[in-house]
Amino acid sequence: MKEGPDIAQIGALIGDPARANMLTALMGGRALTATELAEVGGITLQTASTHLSKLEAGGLLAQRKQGRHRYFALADDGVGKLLENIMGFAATRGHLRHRPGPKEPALRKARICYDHLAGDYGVRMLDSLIASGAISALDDGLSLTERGETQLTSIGIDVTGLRSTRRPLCRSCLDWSERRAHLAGSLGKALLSNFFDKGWARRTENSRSILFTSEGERRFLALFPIEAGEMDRG
Amino acid sequence: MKEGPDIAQIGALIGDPARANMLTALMGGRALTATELAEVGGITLQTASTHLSKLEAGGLLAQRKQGRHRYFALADDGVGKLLENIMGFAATRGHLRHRPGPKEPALRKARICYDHLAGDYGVRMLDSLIASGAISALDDGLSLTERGETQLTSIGIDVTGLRSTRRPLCRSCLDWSERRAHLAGSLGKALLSNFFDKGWARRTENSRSILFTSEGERRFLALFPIEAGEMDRG
DNA sequence: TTCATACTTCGATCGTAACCGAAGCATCGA
DNA sequence: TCGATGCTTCGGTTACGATCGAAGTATGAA
Repeated sequence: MKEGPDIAQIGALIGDPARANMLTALMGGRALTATELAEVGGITLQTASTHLSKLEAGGLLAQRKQGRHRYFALADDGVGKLLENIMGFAATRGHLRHRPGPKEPALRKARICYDHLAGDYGVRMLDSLIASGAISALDDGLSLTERGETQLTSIGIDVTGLRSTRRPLCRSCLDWSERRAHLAGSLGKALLSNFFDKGWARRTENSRSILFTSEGERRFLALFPIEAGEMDRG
Repeated sequence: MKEGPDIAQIGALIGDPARANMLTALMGGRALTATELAEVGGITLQTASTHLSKLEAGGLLAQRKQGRHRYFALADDGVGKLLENIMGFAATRGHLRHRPGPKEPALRKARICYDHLAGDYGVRMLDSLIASGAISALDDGLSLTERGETQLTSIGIDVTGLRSTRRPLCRSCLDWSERRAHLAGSLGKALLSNFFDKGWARRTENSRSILFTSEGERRFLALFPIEAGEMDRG
């Protein structure tokens, strides 16, 4: 009976609403202090502290002391990947947190998914990259083509540099709002950074949603066009 | 704050030890009755019944009435995939259920992972298929080559039939014991069925481990050889 | 030093959910 | 029709863990 890894432990860690809120907030990619996390969890600092030590002991979080602050972040992108996975699953089963506030549409349009672009725009970007032959989609997984390498290098992505890292270049990640894949992996991360660097978009303070400038949006849509007849997919 | 899918709900569902045990048992792929699941969960039938309704309401399980029995199974292979994912993660964080009984080595050697082969043998099989050029591994994902299609058809796999199903042919799945990928997807399932059909191996009653006959083991190892110098990977 | 801020630890309370005994319902075989 | 089996529902108990107030520790600023 007692076989294999214990899924109950991490299930329980993620299963508490306060902890889940904190983890979701940390999916934004930046490190947050205990006080900030207490806020997003809707609990006092003491309680948050207890939760955070549990999450750290469980290997989900890593902390970094900086002066009298303690910054918490997801332990590594394995954790991000896991949470994305669960989110994707939760979305397919209709487990939505029922407070669809005004930010919900913005979140569906474009948001950060740990370190890459997700939402309508994320899905569109991947679709377009596949349609243009920059990325080829196989049974399960994505691969950058030579043509794609040329194209992305021309817009300022250091593809050869990315290739030298351990992290996979292309990964697909199921988008919970669109229920279709968007691009993750080091390439996904680099593309989003590229948009930030160019001033096309910026993060929001208290949300995972990404705001495009009107100019940035125009350029983004021009760079990743959707072919006619492709609108009805999915 | 209240953004996106609720990971807490499924976290909580998986987070209870009794439920986690039942789900793990169902990873074996076959449907089990409420009574059997109560047994593996180490709880009474009443309690199990409550748990099972929660899991069903949460979309993790599906039940099928058959006479006065009620068979429970994972709702679909999305659930299996999710659980595998969490197991893989749990294994990397050292969350092992500490009762490494006598079955543990058998489990590491060969076990069923929802519907396909996992463990040392599962990893070996994929390695061998990649080495022989039957499957090509890309940044993230696997793809069956023409050569592979020929090879697998010759041992009795209906590849064209599998292609017609909705389910992806090749998927990689992180093996928690080996910490490397093995083959999932409809092809992974078909291969394991093939071994069963040929009498090379069989399932065990109360465990996810797979027992090879000595003849079956010999043939399996011959069919999926490991090239010299490849032993030290991983 | 002294005070303020950021956080942790302690101790106690409280709510929820896991749990089981008992009773109820459904299906099957005789 | 009757009893046996498989499972669910009900009711009450219990235990665990989330929660917070209060006190304690660490860092920085004055």
